[in-house]
Amino acid sequence: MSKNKDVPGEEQSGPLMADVARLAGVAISTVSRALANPGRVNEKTRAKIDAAAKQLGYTPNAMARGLRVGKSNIIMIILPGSLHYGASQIIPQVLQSINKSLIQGGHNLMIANLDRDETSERHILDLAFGGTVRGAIILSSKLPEVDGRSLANAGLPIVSMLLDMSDAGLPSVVTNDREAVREVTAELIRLGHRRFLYIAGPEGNYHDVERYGGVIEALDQAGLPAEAVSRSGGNLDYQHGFEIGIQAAGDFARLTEKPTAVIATSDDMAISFVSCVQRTGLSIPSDLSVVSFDGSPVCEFCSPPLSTIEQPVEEMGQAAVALLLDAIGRTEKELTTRTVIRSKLILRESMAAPKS
Amino acid sequence: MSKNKDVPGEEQSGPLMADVARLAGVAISTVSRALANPGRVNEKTRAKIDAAAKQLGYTPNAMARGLRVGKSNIIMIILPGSLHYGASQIIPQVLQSINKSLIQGGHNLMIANLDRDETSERHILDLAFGGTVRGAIILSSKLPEVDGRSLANAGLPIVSMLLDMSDAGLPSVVTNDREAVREVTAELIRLGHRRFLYIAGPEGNYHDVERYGGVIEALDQAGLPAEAVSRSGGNLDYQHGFEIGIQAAGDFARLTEKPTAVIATSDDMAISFVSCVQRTGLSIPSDLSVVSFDGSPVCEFCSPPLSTIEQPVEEMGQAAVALLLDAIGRTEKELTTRTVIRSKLILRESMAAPKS
DNA sequence: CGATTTTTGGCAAACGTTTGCTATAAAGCA
DNA sequence: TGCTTTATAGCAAACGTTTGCCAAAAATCG
Repeated sequence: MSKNKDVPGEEQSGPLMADVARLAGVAISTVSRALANPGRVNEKTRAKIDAAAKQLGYTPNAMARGLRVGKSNIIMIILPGSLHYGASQIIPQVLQSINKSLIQGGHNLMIANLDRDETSERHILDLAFGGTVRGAIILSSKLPEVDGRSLANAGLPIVSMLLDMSDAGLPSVVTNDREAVREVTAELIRLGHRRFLYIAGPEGNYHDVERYGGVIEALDQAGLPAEAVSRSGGNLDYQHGFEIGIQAAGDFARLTEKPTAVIATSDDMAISFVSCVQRTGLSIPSDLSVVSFDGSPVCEFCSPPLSTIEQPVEEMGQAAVALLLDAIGRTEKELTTRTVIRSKLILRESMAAPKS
Repeated sequence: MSKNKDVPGEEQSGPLMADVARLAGVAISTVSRALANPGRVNEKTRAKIDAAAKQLGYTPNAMARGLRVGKSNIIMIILPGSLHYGASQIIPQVLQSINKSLIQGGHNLMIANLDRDETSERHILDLAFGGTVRGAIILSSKLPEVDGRSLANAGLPIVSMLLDMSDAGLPSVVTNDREAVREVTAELIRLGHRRFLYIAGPEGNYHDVERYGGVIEALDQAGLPAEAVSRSGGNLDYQHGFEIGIQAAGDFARLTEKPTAVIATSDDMAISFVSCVQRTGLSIPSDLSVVSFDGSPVCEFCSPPLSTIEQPVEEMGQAAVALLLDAIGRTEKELTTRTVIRSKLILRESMAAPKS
């Protein structure tokens, strides 16, 4: 009850609501209402209580409150594997943006990294079913699920980000991958390019499907055949962008009919690809145009500066949080929406008309 | 008590320990002991209880447990400002490493980003004093403190990482900044360099003091005067590495006696510096050697590939978690330690002997 | 076979809040 | 003034665990 227990070795437990109540000369329940409810308590009493709380340095115990009201204010973010990529800041930016938005609404962000192992999944499910978290933002296409329990049945609001999972019933915030790639491909065609190399992420992945689809659509619209584009990559995850780019450089070297433009699905791929290809004596953009996806700041300082499609990560994070908080607020079944935020092409020297 | 409340609109609350007990035909307390304590309950009963729990998909409520035992299993990480830098993956790597280590010990990671504003600080203090978190890892030199409450008095174990705060009584995990820079400077001197440009982070910052100190020590040991090195930067945070590098390129252009080697205190700085300086016609490393700090993967793909001092982030994270968990385990006052993990110089083409 | 020790299971009291309900005080009205 | 209505404060029961303590049962021993 009192600030310091009698037992000297005890854990420091801090002042309790009871202490505040005693100091202010009111009942505990009044303190509770004064600190939370708006108009439920007389202004004078409230002032007295506020003063007492401040004097004692009182901080309400989050777990006790959480237990009582049956909710926490913690949101977890489920990430696909690694947090760190080659040079991309996508994930950190997402975290930053989400955390910022969450804190404004009085929520907290917990990281629940989704490695491929069962331990991790079980961990995430414990968080969900154990009432630790109130909602989830997921950046992976795979919902954790292990022996009977699935995140889908945890009764938690979930929103997907970066990947469109509205088919699976999750409200999703994505960028216009397909359209953006279509447009940049069209631009390359307009510049005179007729043969392309597409550097893929993991095959079948949402981003890959969309972005490659964008390329094909652009070719189609220009009356070019689908064979105008060669594919490289497809077996590694986006986290291994540098390796993918290196492999792609190898693939490029082996092609008999050389493409004059390269569309990489991540900046990391483009960076290592360019590095390798320049070493073989090729010059960019005169021999080869390059454009990639993500909008990593470092692209500006590459030689030559790389054109890139910037993902609106900040806005996507905000939107995801807004959606989630909204779903938490309402009691009805959340309606599955799909929010698209347009990405932005940043044109730099790596794109030019082909030589001949 | 039962899986679904009678009231239809109620929150889904999941099976309770009481449900498991009923199904297994034992008392609640026995279930609790069966699931947690090792040898306190008969093997046969335990099996029965485990089966019942599995059948119901029971997950213990973390807040109830936390309230009862007076501890949470959440660790917060306090970051200095932005999560995303230019191309550096230091912070993401730290997060990843810490999260991984924590999960192994059954803990969770919560992000508590330390912006410079009071809201953020109050938030962090609420987390600490409200019993939400059990410990903290801090990557900032500034302990949150606002109207009376200070993180230092929260009774929480705290360990500092990257920055040495053992003076302030915090166990710290750092790398050998000073020594590493001293050695690389010595190497540059050995190569024949006699005039240097040092690109600084925020002045007075631990890293800056240490790294600059390393340069001076090396000069001293070689019998060179401290004037052999010019300083650039000092007013911006490490997050703005690219800008610092650009400014440094401007400073460099204005120097009458040109240095032949540049020591940048982050890869970001080196990258933008190199980019700018190359545009003025200078060639690296023949005109100018460059080395920087961090070990960003992207350095390998710069032209020329950049030498960099790799921070052992993974190990530092592990060490920090080990220290923290240790402090949580013991009841005695934590002893302030300083753990140094050696960084590793990665030599690449950006360093060579000066021309003349 | 009775007495003593050890194992095992159950009761009930915490943990620190919130909140439904009730009691009191204040205010409005005739 | 006496009655009804409204604002305000307090009591006590939750929330779902863990755990000290005691009782019953089982095992050990003389």
